[in-house]
Amino acid sequence: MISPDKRLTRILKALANEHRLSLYLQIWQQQRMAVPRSECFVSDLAAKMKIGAPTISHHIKELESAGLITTQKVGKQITASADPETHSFVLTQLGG
Amino acid sequence: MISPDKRLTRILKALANEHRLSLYLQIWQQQRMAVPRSECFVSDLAAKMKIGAPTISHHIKELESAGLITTQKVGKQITASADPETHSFVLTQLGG
DNA sequence: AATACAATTCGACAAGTATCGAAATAATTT
DNA sequence: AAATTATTTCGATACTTGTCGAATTGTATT
Repeated sequence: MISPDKRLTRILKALANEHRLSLYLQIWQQQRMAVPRSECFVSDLAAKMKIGAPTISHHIKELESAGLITTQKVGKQITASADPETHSFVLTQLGG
Repeated sequence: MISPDKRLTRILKALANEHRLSLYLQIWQQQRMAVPRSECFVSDLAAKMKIGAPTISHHIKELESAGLITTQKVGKQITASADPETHSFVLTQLGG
């Protein structure tokens, strides 16, 4: 059992980068307003950014291992979902 | 005018460190539940942490320049207050 | 099976960061 | 004025991190 503060630090570290934050917010927001169950393809998000594929891969893995997102393989691409529990954990800890 | 995403990244970077997060949360929470106007002395917070004074000074400055806190000099010590606008900016941007 | 496409792994490297000790500055107390 | 206490500044150092190019793996299409 990791302490809440340790967990929160881990999550904030994952979000504290322009590109990872952008990836995460797009995943989260799309999921928020999504009509029924629209999958979020990482390659689509990546296409709009100016960083290479290896870097995207690295960033996605960091978001994942911080518990912010989960990924699923769909054909040759991967889709991502934001974990709502982690999201609300952050808001709660920050003193909402 | 800085973009909201840039601003949020800046703030999250400031929070993405165990010690800075601890400092900030103590300042924020103490201010939240404070009865009238209890000042928050940085030296008191620092006393409970196992890092040196120069490092504390550096961290406080980062929280300040990210807009998370403001500081006031009171005698030889400094007190800190959390900026509520910045706090609610974070919650809003993260999709509260 | 051969090609194409998406993603990953593997070094490598530059840039950034957390921390410290020593010295300096600021403000209070004796 | 001397001593004390809180904070800051300055370098230095070890560590972390974002990024890349090249090569690899996985999956689908032809």
